[in-house]
Amino acid sequence: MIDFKKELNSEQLEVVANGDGYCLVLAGAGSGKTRVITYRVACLLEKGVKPENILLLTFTNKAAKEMLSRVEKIIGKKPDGLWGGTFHAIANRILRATAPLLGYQSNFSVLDQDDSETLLKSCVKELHFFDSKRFPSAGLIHSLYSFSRNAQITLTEAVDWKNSSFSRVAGDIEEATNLYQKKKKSSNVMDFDDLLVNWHEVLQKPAVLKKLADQFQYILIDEYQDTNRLQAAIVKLLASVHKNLLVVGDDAQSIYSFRAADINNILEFPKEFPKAKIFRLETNYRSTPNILNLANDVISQNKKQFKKKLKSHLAELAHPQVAVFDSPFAEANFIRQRVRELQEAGHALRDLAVLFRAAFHAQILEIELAKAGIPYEMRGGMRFFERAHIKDTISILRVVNNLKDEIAWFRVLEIFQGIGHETARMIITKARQSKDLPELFISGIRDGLNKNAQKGWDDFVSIAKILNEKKDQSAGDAVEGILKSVYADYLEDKYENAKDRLDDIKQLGWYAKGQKSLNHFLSDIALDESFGKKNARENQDRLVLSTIHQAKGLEWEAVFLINLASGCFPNERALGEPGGEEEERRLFYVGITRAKRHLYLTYPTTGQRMNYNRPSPFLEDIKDGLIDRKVSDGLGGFTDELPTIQIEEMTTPAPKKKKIDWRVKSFLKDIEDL
DNA sequence: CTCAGCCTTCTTTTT
DNA sequence: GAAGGCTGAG
Repeated sequence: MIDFKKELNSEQLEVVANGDGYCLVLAGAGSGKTRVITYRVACLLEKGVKPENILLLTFTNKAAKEMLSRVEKIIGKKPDGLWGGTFHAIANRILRATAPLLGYQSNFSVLDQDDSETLLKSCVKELHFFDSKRFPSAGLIHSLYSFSRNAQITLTEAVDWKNSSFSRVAGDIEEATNLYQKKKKSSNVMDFDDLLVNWHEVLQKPAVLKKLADQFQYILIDEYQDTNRLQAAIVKLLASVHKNLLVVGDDAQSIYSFRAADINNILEFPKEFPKAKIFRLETNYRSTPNILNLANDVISQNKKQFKKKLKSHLAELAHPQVAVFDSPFAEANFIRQRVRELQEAGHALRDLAVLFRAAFHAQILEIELAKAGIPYEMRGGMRFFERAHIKDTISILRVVNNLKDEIAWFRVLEIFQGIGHETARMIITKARQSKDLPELFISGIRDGLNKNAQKGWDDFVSIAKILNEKKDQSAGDAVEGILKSVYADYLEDKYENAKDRLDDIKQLGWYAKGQKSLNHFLSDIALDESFGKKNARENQDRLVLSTIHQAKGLEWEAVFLINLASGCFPNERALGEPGGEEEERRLFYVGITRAKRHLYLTYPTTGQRMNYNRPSPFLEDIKDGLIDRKVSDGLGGFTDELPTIQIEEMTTPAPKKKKIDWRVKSFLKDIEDL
């Protein structure tokens, strides 16, 4: 028996005990949101609800794993059979069984954003739209199209809404996306959006809807403020039979509108479901009153929100600090010093975090930390699966897994000597007509190639043959096959850091070993970025550097919010979006509420661009509050005066060569010129 | 048709 | 830094 009364406060207990029917749980930052969901699940299981009748949808894979392991802890055994995961992961799982109803094969590949853009680009090219000047880039088209599908609006509406300067060519853009749709279907691939769109689509089939809506007696959704219209529509259908839908979220933390998250889902939940019960979790267990007051000041500037007041459970402690520096180096230097001090005061590095608006903001700090020998872990920015060699490896596997996958084919073939776009096109046409790889190998295709291309083709065949044999045994063996193939030689020839790259592939192979099948492995990695961080690594004592987006849901004893300069935060481009300012402010709010005891707000007065010489307007907004509360300033107050901290000469080079962002690079150059 | 060499551009955030 | 575009040689 679980003693719910002992484990939960009265607000939380209310939800766990009475969370049936349509429920909206407004959970402020640090109010025990995860606790409520996991105990609710445990409560259902204890009442005898079967795990397979529970659907738990989360925003990230990490959150899903976390929730499931916490449920396991509470009930004392693995909740086997429980449907827990991200919308995309659950969609993938359902579509593997149902996609044939929509004309796909169940071994469809999943395209990541990069692949999608490549394919879309080829569509725009094919239609010669690039010939006219001022046509949006493939990346922009992709984001507009993606937005329109997730927000359930037309493409034209999306263009008018987000980039009205391209309204004139909206028809052409639409034509390109139509071709894109066609190509994906014939390649038997889905992009991220297709997973959701097709999930919704397949629910239009009465038999499928009945089966799934019957199955999921209880549906729980985490981070509801970050769901989009399409996801809300899917959930509504799924809950239509048992009508047990519990959504948890905090409108103040809605920070994903750029990918069509719609804050109205949560704001209008009571309208959508008039019988819904509304619960509020307003006791904050995370932060000191000072930090919380600051957070409340920030968010009170926003208009579009549920009014709520977070109350801190903790005693008064250190005040948040604001510190100004005359350069990013001084800022980095300060952080290094404070990190050392906090360490000496007994904090583990892993309990401290530095957060920023964009990944490249952290680069100067990275150099500083490397110099000082402070271990850190970088989250956000360059992603594992975007690295060229990882994409190559995965593409080879994708070809082996799904012969129709044109995008992967092009990527693979053009690696090899003597094979360019045209030759590749020819080979792919042939491949798509073949039943399987062996049939392609003996099809006499080699004879049609010139001498140079034959060599490349032979290299490809030598790899593909091995993989094709190994794919049914183990995805791990297949990846290791690549390590021993001519692809390894190719990497050695092409890159100085070939060893690092081979290590990356090794790591991929290590992960692949735990997977059921190649098909499973491929969809898993397309949907889950987090695997790159091994568990072992997470337990190590490292300072965390993270984008604020990636920090959502996490907490640290001390948090540094850096680069709070005008033009950097709020991000200039984001301000151009509708509702951008409020969203950026929510992002600031998320950053602040990650801190438990210590909070440092810092900014430099010089930066990559010369107009970054003012504090963030968000700081200006709360300036009075800061002064009223006697916010101690680390150095010389919250003023525009330059601090007295000295800039250390950067004489010792960083131990490991870091890739430096071009913007940082050009900034460093500017400094040198002075 | 392929490819090397040189040029520009690009990252705000992520499933 | 890397990927894409452009140009001219083979």
